[in-house]
Amino acid sequence: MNQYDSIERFPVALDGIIFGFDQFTLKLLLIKRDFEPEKGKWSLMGGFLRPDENLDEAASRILKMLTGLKNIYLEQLYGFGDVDRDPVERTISIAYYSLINIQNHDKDLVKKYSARWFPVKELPDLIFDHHKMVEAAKARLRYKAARQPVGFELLPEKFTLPELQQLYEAIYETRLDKRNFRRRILSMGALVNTNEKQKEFSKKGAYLYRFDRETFERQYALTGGSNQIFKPPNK
Amino acid sequence: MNQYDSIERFPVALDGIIFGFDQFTLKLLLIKRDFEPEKGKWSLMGGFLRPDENLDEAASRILKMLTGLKNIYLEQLYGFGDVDRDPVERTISIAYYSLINIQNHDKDLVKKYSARWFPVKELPDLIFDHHKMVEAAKARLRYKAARQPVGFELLPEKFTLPELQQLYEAIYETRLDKRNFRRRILSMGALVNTNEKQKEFSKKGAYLYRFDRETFERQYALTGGSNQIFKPPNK
DNA sequence: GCAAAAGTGTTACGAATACACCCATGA
DNA sequence: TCATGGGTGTATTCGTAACACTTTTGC
Repeated sequence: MNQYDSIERFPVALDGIIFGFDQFTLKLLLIKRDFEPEKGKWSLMGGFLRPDENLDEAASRILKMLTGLKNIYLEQLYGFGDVDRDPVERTISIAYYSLINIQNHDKDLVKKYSARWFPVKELPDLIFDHHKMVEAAKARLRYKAARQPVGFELLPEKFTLPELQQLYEAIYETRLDKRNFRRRILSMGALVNTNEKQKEFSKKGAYLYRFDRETFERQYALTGGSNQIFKPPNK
Repeated sequence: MNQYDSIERFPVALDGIIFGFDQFTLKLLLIKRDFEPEKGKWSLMGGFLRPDENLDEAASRILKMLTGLKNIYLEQLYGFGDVDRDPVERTISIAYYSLINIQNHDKDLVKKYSARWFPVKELPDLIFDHHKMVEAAKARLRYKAARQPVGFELLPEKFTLPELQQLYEAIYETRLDKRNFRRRILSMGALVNTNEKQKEFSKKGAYLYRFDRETFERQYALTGGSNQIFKPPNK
């Protein structure tokens, strides 16, 4: 033993808020628990910390279990630890949120875990304090999306400006002016028109763009992050 | 036992980044450890979570141990949990930062813990990952101070505008234009001139102001927090 | 009377907003 | 030919930044 002898130890969980976007709607991936406690109810994907992994690694492992995806955007949100948050045993949970391209995930795994994508505006009841976690994640995403180009994590590599606008409208739950949006987002100088057209959603077709991270870094990394790449409306 | 039988448990620590401001300088309260590990080195004040208290309560208890203060501004920062962050045993630490009025704290307790106030710009080496915690706290404070009136937590109830400006200059590590600063901060409408003068620092004397939280809430609570009360310069 | 800090207004610039019409195409 | 969604430009407003002199008073 050691000099921490007399202190208490707790299970440490990681819970993941997994965002996806499918052309029109911002969604969360939730699992239907087929284990106790709260079997049959909906919850975030989670798991327990192992002794040999850092927190980020554990969150990443758990995310991969459900989606099959590695190296995806993942950020720690907040630590939840109310005494009675888990009825089985006092547990500390560190919530992480992640942004994935909804087309890339492994549908078999989703089936295996009885998981389902829910629109963020139509979530079912969730176990424990998972609703608080979701609210925190939505707020953080709004914050992040204004300052860093995280929105592109949620889109396919090639996307149209109307799609991108839809995504921002979903994140901020508001309508945006088409012209102003395009001007602002293009003024970053980091969106490259591929000159291909996406014609699934309109007769005229919309240009597909690509986010050029290198250009972005060159222009914005230097400014220390004080620039906002997108300014959400004040309501 | 229960169905969490097979999982690992960890000590959960709370570490506190304690900010104070003494007229000219933004400071942190650090303790000199008289216990292992790293005895004799400087560290943040910390302690271990107990089974019967929430995370916020534990952070608050630990802060009170060192300062004697209750009901002070305290906010969770981030969870640190690298495998080897604590050489004694794998420990998860949730960092909290707090803002206190440096005049109100209990100097005897500070002596008892061999604690000392250090200017944030001249910190000693710190144990473990405490430097990372401090950096995160400084960043969060800059974020918060732009959006919520947290600066006043660091000042006495009555303060002068030059003092307030000093504080913002310390937080953002920059010089500010006197006229623009006054206009912006007064435009909140939440600072009340007490018509008393503080003459310690100048012959002319500066008016003492009071922050009127109620007025502030009435004006800003409604806006959903989208307003910035202070916009730090882009450099 | 002078040094030292407190207090005060105006102008110039840039960013955000509001707003309406033409274009390309498939059906 | 018409319905549908994609694409474009300008004028106005508002907020931010830059900037210099007067006031008070203790020494």
